[in-house]
Amino acid sequence: MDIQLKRGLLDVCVLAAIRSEDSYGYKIIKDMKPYIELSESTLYTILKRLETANMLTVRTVEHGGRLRKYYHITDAGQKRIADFKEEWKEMMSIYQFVTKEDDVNV
Amino acid sequence: MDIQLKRGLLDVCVLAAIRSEDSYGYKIIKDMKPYIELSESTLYTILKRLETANMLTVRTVEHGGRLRKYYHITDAGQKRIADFKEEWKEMMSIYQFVTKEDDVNV
DNA sequence: CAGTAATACTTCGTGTTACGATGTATTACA
DNA sequence: TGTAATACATCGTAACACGAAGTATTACTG
Repeated sequence: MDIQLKRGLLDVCVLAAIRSEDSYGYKIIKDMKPYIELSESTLYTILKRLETANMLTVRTVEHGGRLRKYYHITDAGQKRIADFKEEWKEMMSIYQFVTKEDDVNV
Repeated sequence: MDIQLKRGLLDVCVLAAIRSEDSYGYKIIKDMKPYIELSESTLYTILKRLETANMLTVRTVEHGGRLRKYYHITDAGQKRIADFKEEWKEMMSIYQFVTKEDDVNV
């Protein structure tokens, strides 16, 4: 899949992955895999970006001797998803523009 | 509208704008405006990129004392649009993932 | 006729971003 | 003992959109 095309979806996808339940890096990648594949370096960049934007909070938990960072979505993060739904309507209209056939004067 | 979100659409939108009829820079911007707004610098960058990718050809025409560059879509350009339609299906599945409610065990 | 808007294309610099490469450290399994 | 899986982190890079600024002509407007 075209990198450019999925760019706008990544942030919102990560938020969606932690929406119903707090999650951590490795699990987020696994959960998203069927829909979008992204590398670890990309994910951690995104998580840091979303944290800076106050769309999620982080909590470090020890799990089997290893540290895990659990990410929790905030209200701002929920709002981001809601806003995305609105933006998607614009996306649909653009899609129509791109795919409409030449039926100018049928 | 989020810049990232429209990134993947821009190239294909420009191709769509010249699909039915050869067009030139200023006109392309005007035609796209109701759907997507983009600056001149962005458009000319895209046009050059699409030309390098052999998705369009250029022809310079004098028009009222001024030079105009008319852009013509190639077969590769047409194919790009067709491929986009396929990619859109993936986009839709990602959209589903993002917007699906928590109806795990309704 | 001077001034301004519109048309039309070009170049430069910058900030954002996705990602490959690489590294560290632990647990689990063969 | 070695390798895979888990888990997170950092660095450098290339692609990209865009604002700013520039050049040059035509069209209009007071």
